[in-house]
Amino acid sequence: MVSERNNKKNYQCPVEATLDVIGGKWKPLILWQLRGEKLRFSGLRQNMQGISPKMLTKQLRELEADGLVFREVYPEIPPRVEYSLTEFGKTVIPVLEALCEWGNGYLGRECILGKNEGAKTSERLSQ
Amino acid sequence: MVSERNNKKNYQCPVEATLDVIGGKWKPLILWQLRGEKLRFSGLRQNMQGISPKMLTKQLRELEADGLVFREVYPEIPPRVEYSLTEFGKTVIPVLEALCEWGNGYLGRECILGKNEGAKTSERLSQ
DNA sequence: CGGAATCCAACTCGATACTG
DNA sequence: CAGTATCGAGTTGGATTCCG
Repeated sequence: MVSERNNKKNYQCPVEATLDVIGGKWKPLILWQLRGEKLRFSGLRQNMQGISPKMLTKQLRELEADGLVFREVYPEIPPRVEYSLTEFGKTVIPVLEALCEWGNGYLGRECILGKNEGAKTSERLSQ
Repeated sequence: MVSERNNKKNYQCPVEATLDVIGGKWKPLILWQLRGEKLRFSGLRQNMQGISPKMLTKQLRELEADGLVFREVYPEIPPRVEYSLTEFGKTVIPVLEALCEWGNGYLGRECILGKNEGAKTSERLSQ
């Protein structure tokens, strides 16, 4: 029932669907990391301090089921699995950038977290 | 502790912050409804079938604490409260539109939900 | 009318240990 | 290496009832 995802439930609006697909705590990070390069399971994990293998697996499976991420298994010993964005998956990047940009504006309103002079776009996400 | 929101936690990236502010099951709907007009509590509720007053209150309070929504109380009998977007709140509209548009693309990939010929932008949300 | 209070079910998320 | 299995704490969301 993971591979079927939620059968694209009856969303009240498309925004809900989008948030269901790319939202949550980890998916934006995953998608962002895969933006420019294939990554292996452990490679993804390194840049997401605190995620358990179980969670990472779950998120990746969902992204795969939703057609955003391609999972390629190399039948070797030791096993190797590479994750990359599908063509469709790449279409979310601009959306993520929009979210990132607005988030920077929101955070900059009175909070800090390290000021981002110069980096007025989406540099923050890549850290 | 609701009025303080989460003190802008340590987000791993601005996208997380954005999703925390405008994400979830109800907030997009609320923001979208307030896009063009002030609305009262009951007015908002009518267009969100299934939401409990508790939830609507909670969401509105959070949006207010985050500076997106303005809450104006008219000291009358019976009481009247009007909700509207702040200037800052209006800046999320383009973001919502981006999310909406991508969501339509996602939903249209193989799912139905009523085809939206002609309405290739964000008409869906307004229903 | 516009909520607040209470209780509870469901789902999310994480820690830990183990495996082909 | 790339996961799976199990357990459980925490958060979210909903139903219901009551109040100024």
